[in-house]
Amino acid sequence: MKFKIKKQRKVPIEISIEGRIVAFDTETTGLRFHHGDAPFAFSFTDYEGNDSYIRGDVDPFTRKVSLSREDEATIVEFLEDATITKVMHNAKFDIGMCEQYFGCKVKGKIIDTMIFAHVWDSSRPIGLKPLCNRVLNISEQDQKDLQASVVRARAKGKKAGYTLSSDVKADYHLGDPELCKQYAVTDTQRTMQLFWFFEEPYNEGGAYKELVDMEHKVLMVTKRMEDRGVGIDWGKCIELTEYYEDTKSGFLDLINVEGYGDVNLNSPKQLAKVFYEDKLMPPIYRTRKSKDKGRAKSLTTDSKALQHWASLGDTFAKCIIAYREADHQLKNFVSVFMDEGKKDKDGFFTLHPNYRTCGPITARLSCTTPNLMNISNPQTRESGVSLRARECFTPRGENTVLYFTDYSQVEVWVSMFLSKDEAGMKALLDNEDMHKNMALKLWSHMYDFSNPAVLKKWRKRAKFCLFGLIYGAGVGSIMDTAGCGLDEAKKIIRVFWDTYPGLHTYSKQLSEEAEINGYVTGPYGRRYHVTGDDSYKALNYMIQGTAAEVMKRALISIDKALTFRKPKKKFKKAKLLLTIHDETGVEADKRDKAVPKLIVEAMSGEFHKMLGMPVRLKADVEVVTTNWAEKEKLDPQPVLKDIT
DNA sequence: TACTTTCAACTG
DNA sequence: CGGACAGTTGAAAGTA
Repeated sequence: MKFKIKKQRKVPIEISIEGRIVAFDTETTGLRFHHGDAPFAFSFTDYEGNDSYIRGDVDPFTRKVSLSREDEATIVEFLEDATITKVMHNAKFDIGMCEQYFGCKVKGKIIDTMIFAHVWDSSRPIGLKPLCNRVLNISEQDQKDLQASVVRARAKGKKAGYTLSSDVKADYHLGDPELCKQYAVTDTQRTMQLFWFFEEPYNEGGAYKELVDMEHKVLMVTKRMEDRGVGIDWGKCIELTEYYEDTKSGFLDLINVEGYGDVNLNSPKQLAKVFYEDKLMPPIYRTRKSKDKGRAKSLTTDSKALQHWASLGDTFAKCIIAYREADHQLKNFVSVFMDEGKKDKDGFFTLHPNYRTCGPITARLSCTTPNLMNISNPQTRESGVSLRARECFTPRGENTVLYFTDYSQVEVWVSMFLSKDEAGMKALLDNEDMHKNMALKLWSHMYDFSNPAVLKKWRKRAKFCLFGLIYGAGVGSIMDTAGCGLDEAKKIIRVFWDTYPGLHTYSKQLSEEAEINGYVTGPYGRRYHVTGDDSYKALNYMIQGTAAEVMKRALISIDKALTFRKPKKKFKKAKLLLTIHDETGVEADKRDKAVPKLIVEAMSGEFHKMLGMPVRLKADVEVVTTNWAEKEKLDPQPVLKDIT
């Protein structure tokens, strides 16, 4: 082994009791380790600051990596040494790369400095270079030097017929080897220095340590979900591809007939010209979000505007809506599934998404390649039966089902109990339909609510208004969601705050607190940083963030319950597969009847105690036997003993 | 050419 | 002064 520690640094660190602590990083030929990209350089920095570096060769035509047998053995020995604590920045990436390439299992304690940084302050950049530049004042020059050299090498390589990536960062193997080494080793130096930087607050214990530890558990839970992947029905993907291609070409023909064959339907600019300049439609503006605050309001050609024009009899608008819908399902979902998926060890076509645990500032999870969290959900829509992407998701195996379990109104429960709003808490505990009641209060004198369809529509608007107010909406957006004028919107806001005065007071308190401190602190001790003029966001951060804390702990708990449980021999082990903010997905043998209850037990947990609730959070189970679009309520639902 | 911004789509 | 929150992705258009 090349790693030596000359003398132990004063180590009051609780993280490593024995063995060594080594920062580790890889340079790779790309980001997609499921699809052939591989690590070609490996750097190490030990706790004393001693560096090591190993580099293999990359064939510039095939992009295949080759390592000497000794080097490979050294690296695998390091990775599999359970006594070595491995410190990484974005650990899931490097572990995934190595496990895929070497076919080994990384052992030993994993420490991710990205987690330390994100828990410290989720509102600031946590990429290794900018982070170290900020907190450790380390220059980013090494990366600039390497990148400049890579750009030059790429220009030459293009002529030579090399296989290039569209991303300069994925072609680091082409750059000057000395610069690459310098860069790689500096990265593990950075990582180790970050570790030194954060170990003090960590060792002080308290909420920071608890959160960092919890996040490391979530990291490994998400890694296991990613490794398992979710099953995709290839035949269904083919079917939907044909379906959407047909839809697209059908509407393109119609558009040709209408005389707009030359317009690029993906270009908002060209569409704006057609509708506002040629057809002289009255202006419809984009709803401005706070991000766009400084910008001038702009004309929109989004589906809502098109819908309006379609309702006035505009055929072109009607066609664009249908075309875009089909195009979106194809481009963003179906074809992504086909490109990203691969056969798993049992021969099932499977998607392996990438969960980010250090993404959203509210400390929710996010998801990429593909983003499982924004796949169309026809069940929540009034129309839109053609949004069929979920049909591609399917249980793997004959006796297999998927359980989707979602919290019932977590954000509302969290809002009312964090704010201690008397009316809200009572309504929830009495199991009242608060959105319906609000709809009656606001609009029953205007509409016939004995008609269920009418009631449903306005109940939904009331619900949207409540969420709007939690998110900090102003009169303008309330006008949009309620579809009313200024005075009516003002009245709605007044009625809401009169109904939930505790929530209103709480929101104002949080905003003040945010303005004074620059952050607010959630019940699990996490700080949500709120900058200057954005103090109205504090309430939302608190609620969204607290719901996320609950879900992360629930995921750990489900994973643990399923991992350590021994099902009967004929059943394969139930496994946690995915999560979508307030929802979890588990794959299990349908004959294994105990699974739903385990999930619900884990999700209901004892979170209510932390949130000041007298009863547990409620979660409902749905079951999928065919595909995700055909979820059905599980009957009967598991029953839990109430704990107080 | 390569990188960034804008817009539109979808989710909770 | 008054703001709908948090995301990911792809295509077009703008900029260096």
